[in-house]
Amino acid sequence: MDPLLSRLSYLLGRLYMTSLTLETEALEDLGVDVKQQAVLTFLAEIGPVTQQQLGQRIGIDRTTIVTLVDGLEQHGYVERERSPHDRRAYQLTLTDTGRAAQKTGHKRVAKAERALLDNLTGPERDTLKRLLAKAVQERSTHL
Amino acid sequence: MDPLLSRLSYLLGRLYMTSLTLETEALEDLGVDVKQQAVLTFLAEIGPVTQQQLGQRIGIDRTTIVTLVDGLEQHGYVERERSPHDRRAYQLTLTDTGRAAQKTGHKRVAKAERALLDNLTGPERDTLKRLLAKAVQERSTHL
DNA sequence: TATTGTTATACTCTATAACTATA
DNA sequence: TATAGTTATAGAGTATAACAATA
Repeated sequence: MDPLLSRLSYLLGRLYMTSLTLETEALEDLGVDVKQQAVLTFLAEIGPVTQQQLGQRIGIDRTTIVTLVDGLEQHGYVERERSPHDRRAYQLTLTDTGRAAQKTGHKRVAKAERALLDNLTGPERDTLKRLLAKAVQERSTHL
Repeated sequence: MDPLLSRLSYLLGRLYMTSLTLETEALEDLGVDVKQQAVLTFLAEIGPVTQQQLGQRIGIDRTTIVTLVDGLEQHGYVERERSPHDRRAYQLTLTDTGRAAQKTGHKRVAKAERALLDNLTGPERDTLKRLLAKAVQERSTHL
């Protein structure tokens, strides 16, 4: 019936926008937005990095990283320390509070993801996620 | 390895942004953007509507519809006619040129979609699209 | 009084340019 | 000279407010 629902980009867009809304709400009282939660997760799993390295890895401009990290620092989730190798660069490290916030946030995001796909069965959710990952991952190796 | 690739919203966002880029490029020489192509398709399949009805159906603000339709009108794809029922409203109708452009655009978009998912097999593409549609459609019936 | 289309304004998000301190 | 972080500015995209014509 609705011609839009047969359009891949429309479907992706709708679901993406809804996921942003749900995740933003889920993270609200932690004082972080979706990108900031991604940064916390990145630091928790990969370890300390400079702002520049961080931006390159998660695809955010270095000028945008600044205010993003400002917020995390104000909440005491992250500390800026001068890199021992290069005094121009900041080494970003997760505090204990930041690590706890990351874990809580991670659970909240997982819950929001389930809510987003609450009309799919468990196996369907896994399939969807697997296919999305495959489409994105192989594409990035092409570059 | 990359923690971002396990995040649903990240996968959706990456694929969505790429789809917008590919489709925008594919439609470029027709003089329409992705939203304008959606409007042409809507008019081709549903028939004449007012700007207000159009905006409500495809989720675009009525103030944004104006410039969008301006572009379509300048290309001669769409005509604004006063509604016989309500002289405040414009009835949007597709011209012959507009109908031709819609068909060409539709093929281009389909090609862009295949390119976006060129690393998935045919059945995988169908499955992905079906699951996305299910997730979006059932969600919208919940509202 | 409410609604359609329109315009102007404001607001958000992001990209660009320029500055500083280091290298 | 080039780079990390920062700041200020400009741009795209979108939402809000107000207006004229009509209901």
